Amino acid sequence: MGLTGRKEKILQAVVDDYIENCQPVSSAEIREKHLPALSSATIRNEMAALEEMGYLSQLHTSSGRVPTAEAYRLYVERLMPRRKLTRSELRVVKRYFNKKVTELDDMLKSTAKVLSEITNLTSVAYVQNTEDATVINIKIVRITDTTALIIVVTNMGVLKDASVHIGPGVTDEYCDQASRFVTETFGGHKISEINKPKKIVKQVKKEYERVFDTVLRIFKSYSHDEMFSDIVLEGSSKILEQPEYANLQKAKAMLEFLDAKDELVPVLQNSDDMNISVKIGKDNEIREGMPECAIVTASYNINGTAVGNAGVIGPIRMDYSKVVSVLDYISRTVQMLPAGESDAVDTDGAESSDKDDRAATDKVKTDDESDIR
Amino acid sequence: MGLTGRKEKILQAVVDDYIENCQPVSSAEIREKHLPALSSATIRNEMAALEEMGYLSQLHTSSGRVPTAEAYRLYVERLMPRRKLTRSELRVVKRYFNKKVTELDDMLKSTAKVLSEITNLTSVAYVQNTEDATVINIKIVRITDTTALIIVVTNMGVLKDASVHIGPGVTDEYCDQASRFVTETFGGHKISEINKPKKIVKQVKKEYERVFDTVLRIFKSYSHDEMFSDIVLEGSSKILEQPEYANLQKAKAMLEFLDAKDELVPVLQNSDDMNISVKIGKDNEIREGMPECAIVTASYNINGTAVGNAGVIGPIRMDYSKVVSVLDYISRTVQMLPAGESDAVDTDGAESSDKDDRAATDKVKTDDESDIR
DNA sequence: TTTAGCAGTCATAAGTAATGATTGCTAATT
DNA sequence: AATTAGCAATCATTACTTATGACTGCTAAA
Repeated sequence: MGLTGRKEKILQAVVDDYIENCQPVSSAEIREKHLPALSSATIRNEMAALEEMGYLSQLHTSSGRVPTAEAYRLYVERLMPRRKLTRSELRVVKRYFNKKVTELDDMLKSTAKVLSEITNLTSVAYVQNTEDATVINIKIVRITDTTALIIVVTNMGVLKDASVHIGPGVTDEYCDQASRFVTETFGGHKISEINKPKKIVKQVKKEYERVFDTVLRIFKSYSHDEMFSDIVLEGSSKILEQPEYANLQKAKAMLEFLDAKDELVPVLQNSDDMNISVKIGKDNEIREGMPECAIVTASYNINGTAVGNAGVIGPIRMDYSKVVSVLDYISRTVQMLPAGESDAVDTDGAESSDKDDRAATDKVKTDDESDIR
Repeated sequence: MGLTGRKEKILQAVVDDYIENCQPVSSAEIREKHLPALSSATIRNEMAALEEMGYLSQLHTSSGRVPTAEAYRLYVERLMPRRKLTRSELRVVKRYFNKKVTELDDMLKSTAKVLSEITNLTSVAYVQNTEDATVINIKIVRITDTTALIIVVTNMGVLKDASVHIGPGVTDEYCDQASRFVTETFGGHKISEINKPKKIVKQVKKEYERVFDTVLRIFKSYSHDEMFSDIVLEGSSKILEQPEYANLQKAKAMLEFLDAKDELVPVLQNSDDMNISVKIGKDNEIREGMPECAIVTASYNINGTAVGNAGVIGPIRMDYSKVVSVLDYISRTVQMLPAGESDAVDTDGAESSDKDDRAATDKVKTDDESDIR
């Protein structure tokens, strides 16, 4: 005995309304705004049934009803309207992706900023495990008389570089030789492999020792535990705009959670190859003390390989419809940017439209396991 | 008729007490905890005088008294105890500065983290206006068949690098030539100079156009307005631990202020060459909507040149004694780190000691203009 | 000068009552 | 059999009132 069409309509109305107003919604309200054909009593009965089924709940006997996490999952999966971006939203996206030099780093920042600005939620963007990258080449460039810069080139692009102090008399020749030496040693290997303690043959010629150590240290800095990750957070203050965090306790919990950037990564991880993932509920995934919230993330690719994730974090009651649309659009935009360059963005495929063209979405997948207690 | 010794003692007691408890302090309390020799009535009289002089204020007739911003300034300047770091604090500092690759970037992060962890306040660290840097050399390194990396070397170190997509068939020779060309064009000039619109001779050979544009874009990204600055914030959630921001309104104002990282920079700017600066009050410096707070910053140098600032932001009632000590110690520690390297930290000159050895401080300077209005 | 003592002030907490939104249930209606 | 009107019951929220108690300022004595 699943959801009849009418129950579905009512549930959808409740969720829509609650997302908008963050107020328990009453039968009368539904009738007025969404289903004037029915009487409030009928709606009341249906709502009681929906409550029985676990989709709605009420705080006390005489309050309106509020959607449960389960209801939101259903909503995201089947009920929510699929929107296209409005003209002004598109404008914001263009503004951000047009002007900056699109180094990976800046792209992260831009992505996070746009997301936060448009959705009015806290957003995150980060580059995912670079430990899987394979070393192609290591360049060493003389900078001053005593220092050189080390550049690690991998199949995933240029990783962070670091400068070494080598001592007086650094010549271009020395750099070239050192370069060749370390490239020979590490070239073709995955970073994770190199980081395995016993792997490396410690037959280093004395004169390259310094360089060698630094290179190792660079690799180390990409290992999981060290992951002082390149994670960008934007709009953490936005969290306080959400009524569900009006309570100082909750606000604090949430902000602390966001502050611990490193520990945030696993939660954002976009489990499978789904483009967009929606996680709803308390104790999302692994994290223990995680405050009740919802996390919507999109993984994005550059040149075919998955490089990172971006997403938003907010209360369970968030405008999924908008968030998913924006995330989807931005992830497509980013993928179209030629790597390491900054030409104008010309993606389209979205036009001003506030119509509700509801449709079953096939792209979005909800995490069903995520709500277990 | 300045402050008599006794008035000073009482004021100091009030500030100390208020910093600790964040409760209006009463005459009786002062008597019990700090000056048992006097009666509460005497203290009451003195406090009335201090109020008259503008150092104390009370919320209503029958409440205890609270220090004014003026009192804090005096406190920082003359009254506060000069502490040394405790052993556990030293341990935290060492932990952070020992292990990381000390690229400027990581150093910023470490500094901010330590500061926040020890002081339990929100901390900030950033690299200051690189626009003043003079270009020494521009290196272009071939990365793949189609892209190259551009490295700008200045007297302040290596600035951000960016990759250019040049097109198929990038050779080392081409890079060398391009390198020489752009170095010739920009070498010896300040970045701010280069950024002046009309300055550049637009006689660029066709084949270097791409490189040339990218280099210009790099410089642009260091200009004041573009300043997507490399500013690191840590522990923004700490702000909510402070009772003065228990009010959601204020908390939000503060967090928004912190969120707008770019606009934060001018406020943090350490006006003159003072090592440590303390700014207290509302409408600190330029910023308009700035919430009431105090900002303590230290500028730090590497190889003799000022490279950045680090500091903490918190309520006016903060533990200045601790903050100043920590900031001073860390700034000294950082300066001892060889630039671009990561050897063990061995700074000392601080030992466990919780004694109050008060002394007039000569290093600290307060900003007297900051409280106008 | 210092101090004891007391009246006056005012924020905070606690307790009480009124309000009103909304439901569940029952009985009438379609 | 499904829908609806009507009404009593529930309970958060708000406003109002009163009590409590922490301080101070002031006066007069030490």
